[in-house]
Parts: sequence; C-alpha cells; structure tokens
Amino acid sequence: MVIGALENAKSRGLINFKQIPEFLIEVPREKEHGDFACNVALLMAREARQAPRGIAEVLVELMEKSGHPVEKIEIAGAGFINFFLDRSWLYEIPLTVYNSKDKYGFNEKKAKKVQVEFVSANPTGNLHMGNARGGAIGDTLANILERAGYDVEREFYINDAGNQIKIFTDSMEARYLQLTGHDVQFPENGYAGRDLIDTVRNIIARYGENLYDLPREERRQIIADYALEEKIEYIKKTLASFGISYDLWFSEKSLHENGKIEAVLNDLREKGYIYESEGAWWFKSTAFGDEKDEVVLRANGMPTYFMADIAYHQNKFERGYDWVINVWGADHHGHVARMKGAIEALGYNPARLDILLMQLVRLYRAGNIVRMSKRTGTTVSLDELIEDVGKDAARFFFVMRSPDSHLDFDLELARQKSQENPVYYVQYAHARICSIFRQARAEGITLAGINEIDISCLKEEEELAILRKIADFPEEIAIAARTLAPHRIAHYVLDLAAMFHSFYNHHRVLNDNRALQDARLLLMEITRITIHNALGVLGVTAPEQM
RNA sequence: GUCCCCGUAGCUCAGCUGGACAGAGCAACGGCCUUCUAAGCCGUGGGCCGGGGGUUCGAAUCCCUCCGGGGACGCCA
Repeated sequence: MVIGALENAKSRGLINFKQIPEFLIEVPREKEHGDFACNVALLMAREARQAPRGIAEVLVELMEKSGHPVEKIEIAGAGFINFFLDRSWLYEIPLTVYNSKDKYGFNEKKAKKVQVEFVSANPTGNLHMGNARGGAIGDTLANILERAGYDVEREFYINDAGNQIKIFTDSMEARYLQLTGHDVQFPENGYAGRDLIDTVRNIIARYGENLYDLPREERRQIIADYALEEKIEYIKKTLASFGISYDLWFSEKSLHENGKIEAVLNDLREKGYIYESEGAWWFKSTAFGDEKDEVVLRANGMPTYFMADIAYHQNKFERGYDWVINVWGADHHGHVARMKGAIEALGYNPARLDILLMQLVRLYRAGNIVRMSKRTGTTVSLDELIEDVGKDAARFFFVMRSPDSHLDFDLELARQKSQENPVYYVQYAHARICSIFRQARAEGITLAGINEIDISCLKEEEELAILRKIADFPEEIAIAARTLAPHRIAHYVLDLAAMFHSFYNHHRVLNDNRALQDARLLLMEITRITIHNALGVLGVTAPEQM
C-alpha cells in the first residue's frame, strides 16, 4: 500500500527520489499512534528536499485503501504515518489461541538443528549460583528456540579429565586417608568443600577402610571413579529438580580416550596453525583476530583444556548442527575469540557458533555480599537455593535480567513470599483466572462453543489491550530466539499479567449479559493459555490455586 | 596496559538493528474489598538516560573520548 503510493507519487512527479528507502512499518509504543506506524516520509525528507509532513500528506492522499482493513490513516509528529486498523484482525486471535492451546506461541518448523550447551559445571562439587543462572538461561533459551521452530538439543559437557580432576582426586585421596587414620597433608589448593567428606564416607562404606594397602594408582582410580559418578549423579538430580533435563551428557574423557584430540591436533598441524615454542605447541589464534596465541599441548605432552574443547566443538559440527550455542560465564570471555578461530581453522563457518556470555551473579544476604568459592567450601549451592526460595522463583529471578547484566540475588528478599517477588504476580494472575472458571462451574456456567461466541462484544480498552498483547506472543518468541534474549519472555509475561489484573479490577467476567459473559470467558481462557505457555518457556509452573 | 559487560527515578532494572512526551517493579504518599482470590487495582510525587564531543531531520540507542563499578588476560578449567 505504501509502496503503491510512493510509485504513484513518483510517476506523477509529486515526490522526487531514486529508490524507495528501507522504511519500517512497526507497532508504535503508544496506542494513540495507531496499530502500525510508518516512517517512510521522514527517511525521504532529505533526498526529496521536502518537509516530511508534506511528503506524508501526498502519500496518504494517494494510498489505495480498499481491500485493506484500515479504519483511518493519520499523520502525526514529525511526519509519521499512522494506520488505524479496524478490529477484525484482533477478533481472529481468540480462535487461533483457543485451537492451538499449549502450542500457541510456537512458530513454524524451520528444519534446522540447534544445540544449546549450558551449565557444564566441573563435576568436582556442588552447583553454585553461576551454574544456576546458566541453567535457567540455557534451558529457557532452549525452550524459546524450540518454540521458534528449531530442532533443539540440550547438552552438558562433563569435564571429567584434566588438571581439575587431578586436584579433585588429590583432595579426595587425602580426605580418604585422613578419615581412615593416616596422617596426610591436605593439598594446599585442594577442594575443601564439606560435600567431599560425605562422598569419602560413601567410599568407605562401599570399599572399606583399606584402600591404603592398594597400589597408589589403583587406589586413586577407585576413588576418582566413584567420586565422579556420584558427583555427576548429584548434578543430574539437582538440575532435574530445577526443571532441566539434557539430551546428552558428553564426556571430555571420551575425547581423550578415542584419539579425537590427537586427530584434531594433527589436522590443525597439517593446516599450519600449530607451532612449537618454549617446548610447548601453540595454536595460532592471532591468525583469526585473537590477541595472542594459545597453548594446546603442554611441554609435558598433556593437551590443554582448550585443545579438548576444540575437539569437542569439532565433534559438535560433525554431528550436523546448523547452529551451536554455548552459554558461558563472563569469566570465559577471553576464550571466545580463540574458540571461534579454531572453528574457522577447522573449516567451519564460525558464525554458526554463538556464545552467550552471561555476567556473574552476586549473592547477597542481608545486604552483604556472600563470597563464593568452591575452594573454601562457602558456596550456597543450587539445591539449597531451590529449597529456600523454590524452583519457580529461582528460575524467574535468574532469567528476569538481561544476560549482559550483573545479577544481584538477595537471598533474604527471594525467600520472602511477598509482593516484591514478581513471579507471584504472574502466577497469581493465572490462579485468579482459574478461580473465575471454578466460580463459573459452581454456578453451572461453562465456556460456550467457540463458534457461538460473539467476540466483537469485547470493546473495552482493557480487553483490546489484552488481545493485542496475546497476539504479540509468537513474534516475541521469534525475537527472543533471534537475539538470544530469554529475559524478554519474563518481561512479556509480566506485562500480560499486569493487563489481566487491570482488566479484572475494572470489569466482571461473570455477569448478566450472556453474550458478553461468553466473550469474556473466552478472553480469560486465551489469557490463561498464553500465561501458562509463557511460564512454561521459563520453566515456571502455572498454579491453578494460590 | 589490552579486552568484555555495566552506568537510565531513592533501590533493582527494562528500553539500545536511531524515531513521536524516557518505562516497570519496589520504596514514599493518597484512594479502592456487600458480587469472579486486595499476592490485586487506581492515582500522586520523583529522571543533566555517568561527563564531554561527533554523525543525523532526529541519539538513552550509533561513533570517539574521559570518569566510575565489575570481570578476564595461566603450559588452570
């Protein structure tokens, strides 16, 4: 319609321009500005050497309105053209939502495979707040991508090899020997968490107190194998109680054992990206814009974590994902450039790898920062957090802020089940709607057949606002997926809940006007469905009663 | 020193592929429960969008620079 007017204006010589600029038709923030707004007149002002408002007037005059559900067109502000649609399109929404139910918000299938790897905590201790945020963000993002039409797989990379495991084993061994009556020094940089002692007790229960008598390597093997398995099981259980389940738990050790690391190293060497210096072997990541090169093979012959990670990522691409997303803590940001460089060196397009860096969590208790350190064992663990504030509040809190933003998590505040906690605000909206239906059932009222309902009874501003908001949901999912912005969904559902609460306080659903009551019951049902589905994306439950 | 994130209302933050008067929650103050859950609603006050330059018809949004806070710069992961 706009383009038609532009061409018409050009051919009549009313506006001079070479090419139609890339103008936008968008939904304005303010509803006074119509359902859609177009900025083309402002963009053309310069080239056409005319005032934007003048251009807009010419265009509006020439627009062919027939065949479009446009009620009126206004020119406003500096030269925006605002379109006001009639309401017919809004009244299509309830049918769509009602028929889609749990699937409302899902976009069309894209036939693209995307993998999201997140948490991937070291299996050497409890999950801490950083892991928890990564879990909430990663899982929510995976949910968003599924609804955006991707074929999604969730993966946990188990760092069950390398130096950390050696230190872990040292610590376990020392604890074991101490607890079985041997005078052994605890390693200086060992893991001091109390949970290790519990694990050692379990080892004693299973293998007895006489592992000291075995050859050292055999003893360490038994301890390490048992401890790792127990820790991984523990992590799986904790994440499950956080609403997260993975498609694959990928073992770093397997890369070492099946020769993949060597193979990738040789591949890179042949391509000329590996060189020797100071006794070690380096990857030339500066060739891909990194600040400095990175060791992949230590002077002692052991591959570094980075080397294993290269092999791991090659494995990911070999598995045929179109898009690979890693959720990392911001402390890994220095790793991004060389990882992408390595992907490129291996011959894959680094644009297929996205790394979502999330800023760290600061934990507060009564206004004071709680230090987090696995070494000293003073962490607040994820399962303690879930016990304290509940899965729903925790997941909502972690995902509410942009990943780019530091997260201040105040334990005292989150523990309070009060109005300060936004998750209750949304859940309350859902429970309230359910309550309306309970009340209706008690009075013998049920939702009328969808085709018997006259939706155009809904004319109140609050009602139309809810309809517009619900109509936005699929697009909101698409934007959140494209921009890797899980917090958008938290904000979306807060907005929708606010609109519902406002409606609820101004109008009654159950009333004497039968046609209006039917229409409002349907409005409530599709609102409930949308809140339910949006909370589902966040991994938060939608209670029927509170 | 180099790199990344942040700096918006008293507090915590959203808005950042430039657009119409800068938004929300909490806190403060004032209203609303004889009818569907007051964990709610309605209203009031509160902002050199860290400072300064630049690009643009137009900048919280893009660029440069400075300041402040956090983080990363290991043959750790």
